[in-house]
Amino acid sequence: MNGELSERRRLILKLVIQEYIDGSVPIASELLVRKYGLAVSSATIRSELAALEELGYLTHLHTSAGRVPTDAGYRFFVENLMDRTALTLTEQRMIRHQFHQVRTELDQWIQLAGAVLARTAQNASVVTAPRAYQARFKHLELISIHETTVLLVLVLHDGTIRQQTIVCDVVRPQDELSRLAARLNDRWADGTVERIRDGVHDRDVSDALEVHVTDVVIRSMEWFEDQLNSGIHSDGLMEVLSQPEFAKVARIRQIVEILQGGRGLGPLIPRALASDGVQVVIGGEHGHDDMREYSVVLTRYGIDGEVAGVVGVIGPTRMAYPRAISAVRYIANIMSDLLGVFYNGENTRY
Amino acid sequence: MNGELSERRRLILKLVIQEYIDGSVPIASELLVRKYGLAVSSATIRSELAALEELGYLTHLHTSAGRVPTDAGYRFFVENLMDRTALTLTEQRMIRHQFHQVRTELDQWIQLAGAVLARTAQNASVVTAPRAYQARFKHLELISIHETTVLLVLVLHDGTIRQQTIVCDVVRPQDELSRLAARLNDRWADGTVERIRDGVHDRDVSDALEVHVTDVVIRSMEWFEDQLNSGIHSDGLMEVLSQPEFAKVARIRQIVEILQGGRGLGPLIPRALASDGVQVVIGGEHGHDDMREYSVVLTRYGIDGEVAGVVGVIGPTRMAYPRAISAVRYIANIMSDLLGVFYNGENTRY
DNA sequence: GGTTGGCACTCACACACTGCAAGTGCCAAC
DNA sequence: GTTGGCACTTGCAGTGTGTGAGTGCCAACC
Repeated sequence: MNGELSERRRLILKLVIQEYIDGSVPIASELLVRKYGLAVSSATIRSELAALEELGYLTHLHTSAGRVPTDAGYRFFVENLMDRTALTLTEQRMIRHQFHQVRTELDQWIQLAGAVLARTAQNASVVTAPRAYQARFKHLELISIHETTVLLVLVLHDGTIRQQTIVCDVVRPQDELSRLAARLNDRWADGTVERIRDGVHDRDVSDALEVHVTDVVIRSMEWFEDQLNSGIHSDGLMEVLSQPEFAKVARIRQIVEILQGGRGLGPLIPRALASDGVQVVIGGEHGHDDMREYSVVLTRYGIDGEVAGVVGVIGPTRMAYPRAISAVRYIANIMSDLLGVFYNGENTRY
Repeated sequence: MNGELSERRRLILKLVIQEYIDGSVPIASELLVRKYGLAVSSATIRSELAALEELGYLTHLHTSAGRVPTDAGYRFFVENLMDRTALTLTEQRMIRHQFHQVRTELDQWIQLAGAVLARTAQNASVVTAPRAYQARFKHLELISIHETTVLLVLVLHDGTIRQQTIVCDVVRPQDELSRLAARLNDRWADGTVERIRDGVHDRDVSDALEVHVTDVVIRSMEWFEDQLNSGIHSDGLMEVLSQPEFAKVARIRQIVEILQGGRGLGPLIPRALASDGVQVVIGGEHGHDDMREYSVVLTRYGIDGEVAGVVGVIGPTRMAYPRAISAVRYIANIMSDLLGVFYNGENTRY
């Protein structure tokens, strides 16, 4: 995959792709010679370009148009050619600063990660909330809202919070609710759904509210486990629309649909959760027709064996891969660190 | 505002606007005569149209184009001409059914309201979460997550939940945390920010964690009151893009920016919160240049004096006002009912 | 064999031109 | 006040054309 190409061809391919990525205009032989002061004439470049086209790395739309990378070309670029850059220190500092300012709230991390990623990579971003691999009960609280209305707040082991309202048949004073909550917290501490479910059969519960609470908790936890792949937050529609690919209305509709519906994006999440490192899926590699003109750069973040989520960038195949990859990697590290604080209480103190 | 126009002119204006709303094509005199079998000739209609144009209710883009309503025309239509329809019973039943299925979770109501509204009115929708007029403390919980890491869950009177992580300098066992939480819950029950803030000065608190928790709670509640107008959820981008107005890319950008940034939308929320009934703001009436080509139909929902939010529809000025208004009104009623259950424990039981 | 200049060839794109269809505005007649 | 007739305006779709960018090929050269 590597020795196949002569040094010169590798260089030319790299230049073509880099130029195309930042100009979005098909690249001509003439331009390469002029702009990079190559020591050969444009005719030579033309024959090299023709060879690269023969190998499947480039195409052109019509005879008199410059070259454009194919999916295979981008793939080769990502794998073998591109410079592995990082974000500048200034950028890193600015990003860290922003995260520092919202340090305490999980939802805001997610939102911020999406916003920063979109701005940094100039494309749309995708973020899923960190999820434990398995729902584990942490805490529940029953709060009397108004006479027979009770608010159930369920905290899971990974910090997920779910709220539900329950309407009782009789008025329950707050201290009765608190006692029930304390009993259940004690009984279910760190329990999985299975354990809680099994516990129901082992004892004979007569209190209607307790039965109902148990039911709601079990259903919430089951629902949680079902939803592991969903809940994709996306941001940066405006940023991705600034890419020249979206000069046509049909194209805009397409990306909006992908981002909102999550169609075509869904299958990538479990894959990213299951792999290490940054995943890059380019155009046709999706095997999904709607995604043929889009690339996705995704990676997992979180704490091994405990909790994980996914952050990524989506945009046209003509994407600034080096930058997208470093941005995604950097944000994923930040998110992992933040979760580390949450889980293990490292670093920061008040 | 009403007696100014002859019966015939009112009819013609109404027909023009209705036709234009559902066809989005400028309306010709000929068409009106043919389609509605009017008893006069097209020349007569033409002179009436010219008169309506003179009065400022219609325009045309060039000599040989049909008539198009002006903002004033739409305004007159909404105020005096349109049929006050309601959603069909079938639609109402379907919508109620959907809400019934997610009855227990607040976030889902909001999301569903947005989705339903967008689909029903074929435009973008705007929903804000229900907020109490003033933040009132309801309950807080301190949960030991891991050694020195503590999760603070704050429940406000209107059901809003905020979570924050706190890192202590020393390890705090759960039962110590629970005792502290119980003490604070007792002390702050139903308190406003002012009361909590004043309480701080009245006593001498030495425990570092207690100081920190107090600080976080106060800041959260202040932040909450600051944020009353923000937190605008929007949905239905896809629906609004299906309107023919968005055949041009520039126009799409505009609506995306309005929906995401909330620019131009912000000022409307407090206005809607402060008024009764459905508010309709048409095009230039916004007094905001970016909004000159958009109309917004908004209304408050909630419980008087307790808690309120806003639901609405936004789309091009050529909007199906009767339908948008009835959809908004219907959804607002449903949301109010749901909140009623939450606050007063009416209706439903398990 | 690789490299080069020269040149014919191919398209996309911008531009102007044209004819057509849709509608209006006006007017004289009723 | 209403009507038919007619001139006039304008958008729009279709067509033709010139231009510029860039390739592919080839014969000559090193």
